[in-house]
Amino acid sequence: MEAGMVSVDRWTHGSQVYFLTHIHSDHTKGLSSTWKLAPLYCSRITAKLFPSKFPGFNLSLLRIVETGVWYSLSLIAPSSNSLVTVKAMAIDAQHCPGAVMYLFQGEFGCMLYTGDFRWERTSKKAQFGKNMLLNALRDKKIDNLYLDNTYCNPSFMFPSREVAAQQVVDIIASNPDHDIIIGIDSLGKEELLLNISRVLKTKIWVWPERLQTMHLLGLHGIFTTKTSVTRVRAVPRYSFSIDTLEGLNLVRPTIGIMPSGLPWALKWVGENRDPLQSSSRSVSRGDRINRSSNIGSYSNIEMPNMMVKSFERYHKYMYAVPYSDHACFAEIQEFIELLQPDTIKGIVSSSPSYVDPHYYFSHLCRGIQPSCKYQKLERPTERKKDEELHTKYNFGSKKFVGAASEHRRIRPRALHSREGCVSILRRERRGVKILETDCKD
DNA sequence: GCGATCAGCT
DNA sequence: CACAGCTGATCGC
Repeated sequence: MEAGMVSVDRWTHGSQVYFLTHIHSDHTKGLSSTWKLAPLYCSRITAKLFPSKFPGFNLSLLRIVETGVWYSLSLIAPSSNSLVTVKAMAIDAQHCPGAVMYLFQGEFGCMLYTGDFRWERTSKKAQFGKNMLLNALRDKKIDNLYLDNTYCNPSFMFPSREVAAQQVVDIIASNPDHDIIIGIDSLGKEELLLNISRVLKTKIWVWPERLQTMHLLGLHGIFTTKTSVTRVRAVPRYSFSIDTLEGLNLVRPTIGIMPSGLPWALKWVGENRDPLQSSSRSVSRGDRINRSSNIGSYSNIEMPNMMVKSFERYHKYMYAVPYSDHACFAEIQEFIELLQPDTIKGIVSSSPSYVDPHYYFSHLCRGIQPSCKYQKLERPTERKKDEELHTKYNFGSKKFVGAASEHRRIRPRALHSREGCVSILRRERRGVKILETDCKD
C-alpha cells in the first residue's frame, strides 16, 4: 500500500482513513478532542470509551468495525490518482478491552498490523483469533507484518495471564490480614481483577474515573469506590511505590502487587545472570520451575506451565507478578511461525530491549534467505515497502538502526545493568492517590 | 485563558 | 530503561 492512504495508530495529516487499534495513550498520541481529519475506524468497545478519553470528539467520524468482517474502502491511490479498493478486517488482539489487530488486503498484497497483542498458547480466545485470521487469509500469506515487539527478546518469559492471576490470588489469600494495593492503568487488567473478585468473593476498590470505565465496559456490581467494603484496591500505577507502601504500613498492614511483564527480565538482568541459564536462587517466595535453555524450543506442554508460582517478593511490602498484556517471546515466535510473513517490522520503538524482530526471526520469514540473514539489518535503506503503510512506526527515524548494533548496545548496558533492578526499588513518590470519594455504584 | 507540546518522573 | 501513563512548565494563539 502506498503512502497517503491508510494510517494505523498515527494521527498526522496525509491519510484518507485512520485506524485505531486500542485506546491506550501511546497509540493515541496526536489524537485529541478536536481531531477531525478523516473517518476513524475502531472497535465497538474503543468507540464506547472514546467520549471519556476525548470529551467533545466528533463521534460521527467514528466507523465501528466488528471483528471477523471484511470492510471495503474505496480510496484514491495518490500515485495514479485512480480509485482502488482496500479491504480491512479487525481481529481481537486480547491486549486490553477493545484492542484489535487490523488485516489489510489489496493490490499491494496482505498486511497485518497487530497493535499490542497477547495470544496465549492456552487461550481459547486466542485460538479463535488464529482461526479467524487464517480463514481470512485463506491460502494467502502475510507480506508485511507490523508486530508488537514489546517483549521481542528471549529474556522475556512469563506464564499465561491465567497462571499469573492465580499467583495474585494466592498472594492475597495468604495475607488475609493485609490491605492489598494493585497497580493498574486507565484501561487493561480487568480480567485479573474479575478473577480476584470471583475467587476471593470480594469487591475491588477503584478510583472514580476507573469505575466509570468499568461501567462503560459493562462491569457492574464488582467494583466500588467505597474503601470500607473491601481490603483490595486497584490504584493508578503511577501512584504506586515502595514509599507509598511504607507510608500506608504506618497505618495498616498493606502489601502491593505489581502486575507486569517488564520487571522479570530486568530482575534477572539486574542480577547479571543469563536468564536462560540461571537457577532461581533469588526467588524468595514460590519456586521458579525449570526452563528450557534452548529459547527456540518450548514444547506445547512445557510452555503453559512455565514459571508457575514464580512471583517475586520485591520488597517487604511489594510483590511483582508476571501478568502481561503483551505477548512473551515464545508467543511472538509462535505467532510468526503461524503466519510466515514475508517481512516483519516492530511497532514498538521505545522498548529498552528493542531489536529488529528479524534478528531473532528472519529465518521464519519467507522474504529473507538464511544466507543473507542480517543483510537487511545492516542496510536500513531498503525501505521501499516499509514506507508504503503510514503507521505509527516511524520508518525514517534514526532510532531504528540495524538490529546487530542495537543488540550490542542494549544488552550490555540496559539489559545487563544492575541499576535497572535497583532503580525500581528506589522509586520515590510522595503519596498514593487514594481518593476517599464514595460514589454510587 | 486555552490547548498543544515537552521535560521530568515512575 | 518505562508495559502506559501523570504532572507541571512553557509556548503559541
